[in-house]
Amino acid sequence: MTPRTHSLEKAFTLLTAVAESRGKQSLSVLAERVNLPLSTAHRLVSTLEGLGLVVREKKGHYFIGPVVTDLMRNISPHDVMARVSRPFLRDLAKRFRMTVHLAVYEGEMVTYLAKEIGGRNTVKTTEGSQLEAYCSGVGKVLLAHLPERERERYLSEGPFVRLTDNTITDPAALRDELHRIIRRGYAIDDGEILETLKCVAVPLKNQHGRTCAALSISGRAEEFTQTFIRNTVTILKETGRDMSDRLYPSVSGL
Amino acid sequence: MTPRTHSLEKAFTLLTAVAESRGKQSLSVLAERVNLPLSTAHRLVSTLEGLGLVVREKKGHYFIGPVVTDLMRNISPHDVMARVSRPFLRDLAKRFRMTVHLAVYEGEMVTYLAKEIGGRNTVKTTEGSQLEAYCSGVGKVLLAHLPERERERYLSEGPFVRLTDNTITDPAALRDELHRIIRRGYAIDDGEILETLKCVAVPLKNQHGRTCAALSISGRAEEFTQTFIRNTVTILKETGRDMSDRLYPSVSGL
DNA sequence: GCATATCCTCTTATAATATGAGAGCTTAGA
DNA sequence: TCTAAGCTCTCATATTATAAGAGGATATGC
Repeated sequence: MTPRTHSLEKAFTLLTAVAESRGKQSLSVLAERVNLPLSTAHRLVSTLEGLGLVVREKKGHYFIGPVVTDLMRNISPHDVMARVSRPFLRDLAKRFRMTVHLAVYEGEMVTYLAKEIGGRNTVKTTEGSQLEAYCSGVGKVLLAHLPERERERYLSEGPFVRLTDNTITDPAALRDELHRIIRRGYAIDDGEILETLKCVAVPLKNQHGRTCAALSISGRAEEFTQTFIRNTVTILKETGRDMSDRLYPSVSGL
Repeated sequence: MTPRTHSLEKAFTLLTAVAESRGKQSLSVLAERVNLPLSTAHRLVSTLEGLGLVVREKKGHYFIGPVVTDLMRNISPHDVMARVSRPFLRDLAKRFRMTVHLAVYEGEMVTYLAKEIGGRNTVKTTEGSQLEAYCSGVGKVLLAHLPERERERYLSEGPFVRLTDNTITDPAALRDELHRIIRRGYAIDDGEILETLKCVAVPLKNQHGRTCAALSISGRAEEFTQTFIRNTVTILKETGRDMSDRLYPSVSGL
């Protein structure tokens, strides 16, 4: 195994602490929080400050520096996510001979970041496009894991247009469905967009355990038996975990 | 002088290179670009990857990881900038007994991040508020340093409402004014908002030398003699440099 | 299908470098 | 003036990063 540069890890931990403190904690406090001797912490913040990753307002008030924002200049986190996820999606698509999607929630809509077609192309989504959230597997997963306040706002805004007999159009019913999704840990699109199309979707978590994306497999309705769903959910979750580990290593590592 | 943690500096340089490469360069190339032996670079990216600061799409394709975005969660870069700048503004305000502003360009408007009142409060700006760009000192500085394409778009869109006899309302005249501002390195608001109010403004640069904010001093028109302006510009520029050094240390340091 | 190149990973001896205890400084406030 | 909080510095020590080079994996070309 490749050895790690420990000072770098310490510095990052400290940087995270600085970010979280938002100017409210002195170096001594920060040092204690991340279990570093004060003098070490001091050396590290000085270095970070020299790099512009940390700025000091005045004694006892540290902030993440503007240089951090700058690192992201010209970079689309969505694009990065899509690229890194692609091989995982491709695997799933090939294995199930079905269509796999990766999506995020943005502005009350679902944005599809990546799509891999394993069998017939039954779904007419395109990468980068946005669709309503209330009627798809990924959409419902993402809604379910929204902070309560935002979820309720979504529910109160509607309207939820009926696309098939199975579409959930009643806010209360949708709320129940979302709760069920949280409990079960996955969502089913039971032909809610098209009678002939079903799908199962699971959440992807970031390092804080917050849902940041959703992963789904869609196929012809008749293939979605109970056993199929059970197996698929297991595999999806596994893959989801692998993807999270790749994108947000702190979840499991160290 | 506090000693620096060199491995951290190397790692940051490498991280910057990764960010700039946007997935287009292999580790060997990146290592060369930042003058690191391949094996060292390898150890460092592995560590960075373990922290989620770098993700690998596949061999030879590295990206900044989503964790970087996450560091900025709940943090307003503007707020940080304002806080760090405050002491500098306060100094200037006290020294000149005039009003000092820090502002950025955003969505074709100028956002005032910080205001410090040294003498009489002659200007009715408030922190966080937005104003038109074409008629103020900071506004013109920021417009002048826009990329040409954006600047031309601004000029073509108008309208530039006349507020006083001195307001520049003709796009061509405004274009000339902006060129002059680039040449001179500072802007004058020659009573373009209020007859009785003048101001001088200078740009603030980030580590890449790009103008990212503007700093101004405003006062009663009769105080703005040629000599006063000359002196003020010198001092403003000096302060601006100090502020940049604080916010973007790479400008001068290392 | 083989050859070649590219890119990455690992091992290891060596020395550089980070480490952290503690002492001392600076500043703000009482 | 005194106190305390917060920061900075020094320095002996050994941990730790270092980088050359060899080897492995994967892609590219013929």
